[in-house]
Amino acid sequence: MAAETRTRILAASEVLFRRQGYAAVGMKQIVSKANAPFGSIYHFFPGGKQQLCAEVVFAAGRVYGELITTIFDPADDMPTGFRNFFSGAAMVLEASGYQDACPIAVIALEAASTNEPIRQATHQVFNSWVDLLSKRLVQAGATQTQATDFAQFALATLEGAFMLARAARSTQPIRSCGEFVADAAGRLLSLPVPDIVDADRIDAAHSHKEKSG
Amino acid sequence: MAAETRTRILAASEVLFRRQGYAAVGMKQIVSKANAPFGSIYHFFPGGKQQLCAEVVFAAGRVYGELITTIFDPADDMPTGFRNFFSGAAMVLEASGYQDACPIAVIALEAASTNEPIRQATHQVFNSWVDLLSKRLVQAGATQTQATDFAQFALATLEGAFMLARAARSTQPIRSCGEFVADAAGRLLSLPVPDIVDADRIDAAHSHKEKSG
DNA sequence: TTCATAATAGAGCGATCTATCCATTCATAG
DNA sequence: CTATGAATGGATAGATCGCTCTATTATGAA
Repeated sequence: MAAETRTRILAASEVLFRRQGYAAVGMKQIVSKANAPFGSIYHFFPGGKQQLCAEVVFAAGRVYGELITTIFDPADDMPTGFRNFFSGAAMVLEASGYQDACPIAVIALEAASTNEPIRQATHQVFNSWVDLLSKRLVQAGATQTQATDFAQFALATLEGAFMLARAARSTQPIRSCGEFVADAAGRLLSLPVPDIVDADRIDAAHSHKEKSG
Repeated sequence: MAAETRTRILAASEVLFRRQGYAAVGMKQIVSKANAPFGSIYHFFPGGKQQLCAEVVFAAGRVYGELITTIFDPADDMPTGFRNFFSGAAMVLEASGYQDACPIAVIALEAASTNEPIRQATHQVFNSWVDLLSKRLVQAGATQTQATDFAQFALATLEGAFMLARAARSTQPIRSCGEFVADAAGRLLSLPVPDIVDADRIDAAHSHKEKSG
């Protein structure tokens, strides 16, 4: 009966933070949803709301990291993996009444400028997801740089699609964006970019830096 | 001295909601930042915090709609416009200490499941931005469907890039994602997709609907 | 059994929240 | 000038916030 309470508190917090964000969730609301005594929340999380939120972020990071494996492992290729990931996310979102999208997105935006420890936690989790995806892209033939950039792009597009989908109460943005990402993945992996284009990119980046610095 | 107070309250709210979200901002904090008397906030916004936030959302929608015009009008082509939009956003974000990204993103995520009027407001504003972009894409040669889908994809990627950039305190995700969007825009507009590929897409979409419906 | 510790249960603190209310001041129209 | 309504300046209500504190109960080792 002991550690289960801690788990219930964590699970309830995960749901509430995901749906409402950080500031809008109260400690009493958490213990109420968790069917836990109020005293237990500070017994198990002496760091208070901030510690609780940080643990939720890291836990969600692990769970969704495993989800990447679950979805991409059986996929025939990376584009199919991306397509399935986006359409799976769309199904979950719709089934939850447009509540359950990314578990840390609201937290990340809220905390970015106001809560440094939580900002760092979300940053670490985003990075871990990018790493997991980019390893698979490297295995599928991309260079390390290509893979990291593309994984980040795919994650960003998914997060933005979640935002538009929840605002619209429609899964259409997620499915549509999934197509764009899947197509781009197909091009990245099947058509290595000619050297001349890469050189142009590098020149452009350099001239940017010369201007700003 | 009259209507200026209302404007100051609106401007201060815009900054605070953008950086901290909805729930974390207090009415006292707003009047303090606006150098306005507390009584005035309910005089000008009898609907309270919710009305204030909704007006902020719509006002930001107009301002950023004009920004789209400002950035894309002088650009030689749509890919350049997207590139400039993303890199301009990166500069603003960095200059503000990674505080000022999308003015309604945090609000949209927070309100999506808890505040229906504000959810609808963010939905309308997102749609208005997609419309503005898609009109330009149609003018550049895309079909209406292509244009709407691509504009939505570009906006989603920007919003997600903002999220990753604020969490990382780096503009790299925005610049990198801007390249992906610009490249995709170039492909959309310069290489009309062969009919056979379009047919494949339509078939795939139909089979999707047959499965889910 | 005995004893220490883990966990539960909740009262209550000071602060803050949104919002209401009212007295006062100001600008302006007649 | 007076009269009127807009705007200001705050006190305050009533609820809730995160969190602390103490008391009690359950658990497991010696």
